[in-house]
Amino acid sequence: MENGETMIEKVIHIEGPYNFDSVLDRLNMDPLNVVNIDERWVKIPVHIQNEPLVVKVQAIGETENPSFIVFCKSHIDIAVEKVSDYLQWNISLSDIHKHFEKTDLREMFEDFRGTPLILDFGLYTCLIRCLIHQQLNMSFAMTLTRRFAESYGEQIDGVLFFPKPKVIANLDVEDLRALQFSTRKAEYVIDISRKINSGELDLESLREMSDEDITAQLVKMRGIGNWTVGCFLLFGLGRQNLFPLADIGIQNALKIMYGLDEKPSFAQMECYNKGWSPYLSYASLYLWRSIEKKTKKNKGLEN
DNA sequence: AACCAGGAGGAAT
DNA sequence: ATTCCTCATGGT
Repeated sequence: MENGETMIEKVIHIEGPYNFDSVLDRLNMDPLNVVNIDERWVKIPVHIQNEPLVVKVQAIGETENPSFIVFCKSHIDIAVEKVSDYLQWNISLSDIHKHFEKTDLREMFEDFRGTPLILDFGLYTCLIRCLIHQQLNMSFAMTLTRRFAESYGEQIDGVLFFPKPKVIANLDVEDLRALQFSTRKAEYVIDISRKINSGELDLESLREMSDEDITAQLVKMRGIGNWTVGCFLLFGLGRQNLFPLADIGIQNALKIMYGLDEKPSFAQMECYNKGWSPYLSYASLYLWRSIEKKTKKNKGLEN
C-alpha cells in the first residue's frame, strides 16, 4: 500500500443506514487491528486461495448513504466478497431498525443507529478469541490475544495475520503458559487447534448447519461451552438470533437499563428479550455497545 | 484489599 | 439434574 506496488481499487455502494465510524471504533478497541480513524480506513487480513492478502477499506460516504473504496494488490472481486461478509454489507439494517422501533430498545437503537454486526476475520480466529476471552476482563483478554497473535502469527504488509491451526497444533502447554494462559486454557486452545489441523473438526462445514446442530457438535469439545458457541455463531458466522444468557456484559447492560438492584436471572432475561427475536444478536450487540467504555485513544479524539 | 472479569469442567451433592 | 469449587491474572 505504501511500497509503490500497484494497487487495485473498487468503489462499493451499500444500503444505509450503516455507520462505518462505529465499526472503526469497535475495531480500534483491539490493538491487533490497523485502523486510521481520521482517514476512516482499516486494513483487513484475508486469505485467498490460502495466500494472505491485505485489503484496505476506506469509507467515503455517510451513515445514510454509505460507500467505500476497497484497495488490494490482487483478486479484488474475491477480496470484496470477503470484506462484505466480515463487515456485513449485505445485511439490511433498515429492516432491523424498523423491528426495534416497536420495542423497549427503541432509544438504544436510535442512539447507535447504523451500527452493524461485524465478524471476526476468520472462523478459527473467532473461536480462539472466544476461548481466550472466557472469564477474563476485556483488557487482559486483549493482552493475551495480542501476545498469542504476535508470538505465533505472521506479519504481512504491516498487518498481523492470526496464527494458523497448524502452528498452534505443534505447541506445548508450556508455550502458552509462558504468555500467561492458564494451564486449562492452553490445553483447550492447543487441543482444538490439533483437531482442526487433523481434519477432525472442520469449521467451514459448519456454515451450512443450523445453530442447534452447530451447538450440539461444538459443545462436545473440551473448552467450548454454551457461551463460546454463542459468540462463535454471532461473531464467526453472523447468525442473527443469539442472546448469550451467561454473558456478564449483557447481564450488566440489562441491569442498568431496567434499573435492577442485581444482575437479572436467566428467566428474567428470557422474559425481557421476547419482543427482540428474531434479531436477538442485534439486541445483544446494542446492549454491549451501551456499556462499552471508550479507549483512551478515542477519548482524546472526541470533540 | 477484596472482588470481579464478555466461562467451563469436574466433583460433590 | 443442579450446585459448588477451581482455574490465572489483571482491573477496579
